[in-house]
Amino acid sequence: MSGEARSRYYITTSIPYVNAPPHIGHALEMVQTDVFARYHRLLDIDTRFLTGTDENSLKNVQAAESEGITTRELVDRNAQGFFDLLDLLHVNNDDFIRTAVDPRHFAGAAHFWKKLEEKGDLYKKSYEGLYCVGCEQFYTEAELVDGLCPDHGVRPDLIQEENYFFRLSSYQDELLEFIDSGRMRIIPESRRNEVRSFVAQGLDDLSVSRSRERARGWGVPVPGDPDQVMYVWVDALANYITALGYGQDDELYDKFWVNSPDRVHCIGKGILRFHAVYWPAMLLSAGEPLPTTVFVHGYLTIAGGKISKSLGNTVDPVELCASYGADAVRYWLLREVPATLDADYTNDKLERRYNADLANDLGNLLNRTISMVGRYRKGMVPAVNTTLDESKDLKAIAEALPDQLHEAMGKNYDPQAALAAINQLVVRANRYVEEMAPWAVSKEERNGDASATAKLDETLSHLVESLRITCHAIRPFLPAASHRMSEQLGFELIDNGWTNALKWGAEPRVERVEKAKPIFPRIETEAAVAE
RNA sequence: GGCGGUGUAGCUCAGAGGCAGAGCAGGGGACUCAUAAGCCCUUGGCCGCAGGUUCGAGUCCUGCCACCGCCA
Repeated sequence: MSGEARSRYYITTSIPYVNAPPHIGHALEMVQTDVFARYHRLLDIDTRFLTGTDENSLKNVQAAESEGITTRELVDRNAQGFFDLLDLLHVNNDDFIRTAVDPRHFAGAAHFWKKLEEKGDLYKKSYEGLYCVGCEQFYTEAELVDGLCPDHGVRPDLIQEENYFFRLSSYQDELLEFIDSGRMRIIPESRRNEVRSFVAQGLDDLSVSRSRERARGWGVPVPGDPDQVMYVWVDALANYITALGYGQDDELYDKFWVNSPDRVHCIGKGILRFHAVYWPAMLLSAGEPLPTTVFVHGYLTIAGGKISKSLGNTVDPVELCASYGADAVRYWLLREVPATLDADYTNDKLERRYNADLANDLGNLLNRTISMVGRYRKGMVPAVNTTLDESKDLKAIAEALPDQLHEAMGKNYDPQAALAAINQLVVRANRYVEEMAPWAVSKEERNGDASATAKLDETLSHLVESLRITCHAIRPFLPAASHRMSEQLGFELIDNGWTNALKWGAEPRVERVEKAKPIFPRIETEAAVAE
């Protein structure tokens, strides 16, 4: 370890409402964030990955009432579902915050509020508006469809009460500067443009509290005003810093927020404005640094339809993991879903993608290679140079991979491109097997052809080396499969030196392989989960 | 209503003045190391519609249609 401080990387998921169990869209965000976090950890960057649950919503109060249980009971039960899903998906988060339960969150949110107040950005005003509890936001008449909430199709409540307002309107110019300069990067560009035009046409002040009465006492109390609780979005957004001990533990907060070169929020397109306008404006008011990157993913549909509990077409990610395993689910989410666009899920698509890329291409390549090394060389992997044209071609593809990986992941936040690049190497290696036809060369060798020995050695060593690199390359995406691969290739994955391990010929080389056993068994039957 | 995006093979998409492409799915073949996988060959096209510019238009221009996003 060098004496110099390692670079840092802080990434968060959005924190979902817990009024219902998690669906596959939550799984997408968890897995995407996990992959970015794992990638940066493997680069030896000091990484912190936060996720959690948003529990202070009025929705939860209402859901609990309709179930006849306390709000606390409801959020406890449902938060557990999100917590458990992380493990099932092999998501390696460092922290999990619950906004209705964690004392650090209440303390931090109160501190944040006081900062806005000290800045003079909060004022009280009587307000009347149409409020959709499902959305937790006010609508104007014009925004409604036939008088109903466009998202939920329910009639919004007419609310009149005194609320605190935040002077969002003061921050238009500063926000534009952050967006235009790229100091706050919004991915993809189309979302950045949306935010920009929204900010550019002028901002209204924002209602940031609710009457305690209407909130049934649920939520984070407004400091110094027992009749009001914070608007759920204010405390929810603050989770990204309260989890770091904002206002209480300066060391962690300074390390991963103030002094981290990357502060990344991974969110869905529906909550872009909260993350790229309201949250940064409040941070400006509080005098704290803004996120450096807001990564916006799309939505998943199920068999062509919107995910909807009432339609009964939710795909339970817990069931998916049980049916297919975390690797298959992760692979589909990362390889087939364009990171920032919508995509449609069906079991058939997952099965096809899994069979084609993982079982047939990668799994079979590993299996046939290890089998041949066992059969022709008793498991010992020869160490030889690259002399044949086919080998040179294979090696060139493998040597191009690290740059493609870094371009896709570090720069473009594009796991799909990264996995496509890895698959290119696998496909080339399978073709290499056919070109070299080791079974035929082995026959020549047995017939006493001396040149055949060198050719077979080179073939097997180049296949194993390609697989060793592939094994490392898939680590952020498919950690469990990477581990299984490394076992069969006879080496141990370690936490450091990943960048070097991706290079052709990196030490330690694979000297002896273990027994071949399929790491991605083909899916032969269609599990009827989404049909 | 305003701004923006998309429309190309059954499916997912690339191509942005010069012979219409890739992957998957479908069909055929040779092979045997392998998970009946892999490899090779191959069927499949009103490039949304109509007009225009050009020697030449998925590509540029105009209009229209459809879908999507953001805003009102």
